[in-house]
Formats: sequence, structure tokens, C-alpha cells
Amino acid sequence: MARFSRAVILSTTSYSFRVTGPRAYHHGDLRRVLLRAAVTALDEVGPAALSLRDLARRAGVSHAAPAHHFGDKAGLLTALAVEGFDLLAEALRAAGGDLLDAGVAYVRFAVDHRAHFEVMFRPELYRPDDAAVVAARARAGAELRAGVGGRSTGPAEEREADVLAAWSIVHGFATLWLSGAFPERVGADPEAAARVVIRRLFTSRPESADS
Amino acid sequence: MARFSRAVILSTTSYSFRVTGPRAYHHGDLRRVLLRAAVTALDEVGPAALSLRDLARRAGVSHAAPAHHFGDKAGLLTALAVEGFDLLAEALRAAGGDLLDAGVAYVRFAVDHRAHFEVMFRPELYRPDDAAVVAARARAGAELRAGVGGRSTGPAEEREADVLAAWSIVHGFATLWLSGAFPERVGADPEAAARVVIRRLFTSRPESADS
DNA sequence: TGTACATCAGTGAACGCGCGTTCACTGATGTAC
DNA sequence: TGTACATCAGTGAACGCGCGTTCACTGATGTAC
Repeated sequence: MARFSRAVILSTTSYSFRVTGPRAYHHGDLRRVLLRAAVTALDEVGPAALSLRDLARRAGVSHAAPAHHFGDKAGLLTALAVEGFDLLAEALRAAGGDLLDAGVAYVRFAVDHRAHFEVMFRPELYRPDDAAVVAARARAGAELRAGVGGRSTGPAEEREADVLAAWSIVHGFATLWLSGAFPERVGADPEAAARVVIRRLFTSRPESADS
Repeated sequence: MARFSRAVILSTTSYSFRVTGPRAYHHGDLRRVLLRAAVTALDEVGPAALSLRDLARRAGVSHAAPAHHFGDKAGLLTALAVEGFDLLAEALRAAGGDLLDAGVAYVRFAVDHRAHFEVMFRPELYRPDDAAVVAARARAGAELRAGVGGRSTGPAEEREADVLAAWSIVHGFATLWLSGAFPERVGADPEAAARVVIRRLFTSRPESADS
């Protein structure tokens, strides 16, 4: 488990936090710059209006340069999804094994990394069967199960249902928050609101305990 | 309340179920045919690749015809969102005031009307401030609160949190299901799986009752 | 019943635009000698 | 230390395509008389 978490950290680092890449030829680190530009562009115009030419413009390189690194748009978004799943895995790991903290961390990740989050769960935008994506998604999934199912002592089916319930409630909260679906009275602090909502899980309500 | 539900039915009817429109000039009911074509196109290629010219091709009319009815793509998706919110309101109303039934109905709506569902919660695709959308969204919201908060007897803040929790869990389940994020072992029946997950809400888990 | 007219849904040619893709190229870097 | 060469990230011109938009038009329908 400790070794596994370490692997997650290293992987995340190599995709997102390394300042100087192993191969900085002419530009310096165009691959990373393009990924950053993609995040900005996704935040501004959304996935539908994203184009490689626009990213090249934002990065100050010729329009044909992005193809050298990612091939096409799906290739770029595949790299972004890998980065996102690794960031999520790290966020969940850092939250420890507590259900409430892990849930809040999930919501915080979605709000802080909106572009990554929206790409990750829209597999038609990238290549979900890519080996790096499959591995990164598995790492995030393992952290998710550790954050929720770890405290559960019931039968396997119950633990599985607990994981799905916790995942659903935090994913739904994050998605609805990002889309602006909640009424204003919910407030402006997603983490505080998420905390209140997540507490409703696995906590009985007197008048519905019989159902 | 009975009058309100009636209004929902009428509204839904006018947008979706009326076979002959009030104005069928040359084509017959091009507006409705284009909306149907949009649903098919959204299911096939997603919102990013949707184009008015493609819809015209599918409907067998000239490429300039859709502009007469919807102005632009956002106008068409606004009409689709209205239709979607009314269909959702009706589905929730038909489920009655039971939390579990309403939750399952929400998931069933998302799976059966995937195109509508995906557009509804992506406000950047349409005009969320359009009067018809605001009204339809309010109708669906009222049904949602009736399906969940109606059984709650606690203080207002608790009822509000209950509604957000229930909405989040069913919305998250539907979203994750549609994106194919769940592992295979969850099965192929979304309603059965949703039922198991929704039961976890407001039902205490022995080992976490203290948190 | 018949005619003349107004309405307006839908046509189709034309336009400019941004896109992805191709491909011969340039030139900075790393390395062999 | 210096030179010659191989590598390959990034260039830029060119292309064809589908898009949204415009606009004069066509022709079916409803209605006034």
C-alpha cells in the first residue's frame, strides 16, 4: 500500500509537476505548455470549441506543432485524462482513509481541476482504452475504494454498494455544482456544502428508517 | 398541487407528444422532426460534432431550414433542454412522492433520454436564462423536492440538505453510468443497481454511525 | 364557388472562415571521432 | 578542443472540407372579397 501510493506520487509528478522535461529541444517543454494551454482553453470555451490550432496559437508555436506531440485532439485529451486521474488519486490518497475527507477531496479536485475532471468522465473525447489511462484510472479507483470501503466491515456486496453510493454522491454533487444547477442558497463554498451533503450518507433519517 | 401537475403534463405534451403541430405549413412539422434528429445525432456523435447542416441532412431539408425554427445551435438545444426538463418533471411526478421510486425514475430518465439529459446539465450549450427553460427547470425542481423533501419532517436546513444529497446521489449515479465509469460487475441493469445504491442514503452503517 | 393577394416555411447558390492534414524544409541539439 | 554528422522538434505554405450565415427566391397555404 505504501509502495503503491509512492508509485502514484511519482506518476503524478512525471505528468504534471516536473519543471524541466527529459527532452527539451527547441521550445523547452512544449508538450507541457500545450497541456496547460489546453486546460485554459477548456475552461474558457469548453471541449466542443477546442482546436489544436488554437492551442498552438496560445503556446506561440506553429499550428502544426501540436501534432508532433499528441497526433490529434484525442491524443492530447488522453494525456490530459491521465494527468487528471493521477491528480485525483493523489488528492484521495492525501485525504487519508476517511469517508468524509475523501469525499470533500473529490469535490475539491473537481472544482480546482474543472477541465481535467470534465474530460476524464467524457470518454468519447479521448482514448479510454489507452494503457496509460487505464493504469491511471485504476490507481484513482483503488484510492477511491480505500477511502470509502476501507471502513466497511460488511459483506463484499454491501461494501461494493457503499463504494458506489459514496462515489455517486460526491460525483453528482461535483457535477451539479460545476454546472451551476444548485440554487443560490446553497452558498459559494463547495467544500462546506459537500460536507453537509456527504454526512447524509450512511446516516439514518428517523422517518425513513423503516423503508 | 394537482393544478401544478396538470400544468406540467400540458407543457410536456406541447413540446413532445403532440403529433400534429398548430402550424404545419410545407413540411408538416419540421420543428419536431429537427428535434428528433438532434436527439439521434447527439446519441451518435455527441454535442461537439452537432451541426445544423447535419440535422437538415437527417431531416431531408435544405441546410438553411433549421435557422428558421431555432436561429442557431444554441436555440435548438434550448428547445431540447425545455423538452428534457418537462420530461424529467413528468417522470418524477409519475413516480409519486417516494424517495426510492423518484430516484430510480431520475436514473431511468437519464438512461432513456441520454441526449436530453446531457444537454440539460451542460448550460454552456444552450441559453439557460431563456424563459421557457427557467420555467421548465423550476417545474422539474419542484417535483424533485416533492419526491425527496416531502417525507422529511426536520428543520428547513436539514430538508434542504436531504434534497441536495438525494439529487447528488441519483445524478452522480446516472452520470457515472452513462459515462461507463462503473466496473462491469455492477451489471447491465441501471435501475436495479440504482435501487441498491439509493438505499444507502439515509440508512446508517453500523461502523460509521459515530462519525 | 372562384379569384386575388398576403404570409411565411423552406430553397439553393454564394461567401468567407477556421479547421485538420500533408510535406518538404530548417535549424538547434547531442554525439561520434 | 574542434569538426562533421545524425536526429528530430518545430516551421510554414498549401490543400480540401464542412461549417454558419446571408439573401433573393419559390411556392404552398390561409384568407379576404
